[in-house]
Amino acid sequence: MQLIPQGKVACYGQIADLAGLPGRARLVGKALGKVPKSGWHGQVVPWFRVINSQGKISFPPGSENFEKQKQQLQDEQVVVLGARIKLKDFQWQPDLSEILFFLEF
DNA sequence: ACCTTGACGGTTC
DNA sequence: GGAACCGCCAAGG
Repeated sequence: MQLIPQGKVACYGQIADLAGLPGRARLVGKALGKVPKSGWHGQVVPWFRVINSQGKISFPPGSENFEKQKQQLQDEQVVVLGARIKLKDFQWQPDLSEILFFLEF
């Protein structure tokens, strides 16, 4: 299973698509909210690398969650101005070779 | 069974 | 960019 690489971000819709649930981005957000800090299956879930399609952090600016997410992203070199992140530079785009490498034939 | 609530998204103006 | 609108759907009241 692959996770979003550090230093990169993905949007809710993108994750929904990868999960075979096109158009159900909200469901992804809701699901992330239920993930314990410790993660599931002994895997830590990098929820902070998921933002909305407008390239913004989806928490009210100034809220505790907002600040925590912003900080963790910045800790891994992702540039965050206000709530905005330049998807053009930081959005995760798995390339073909990477997909083929992880695919079980 | 009905209504509300979301860590959303695409379209349009 | 930004705001209004509408579509989406699982959970919980």
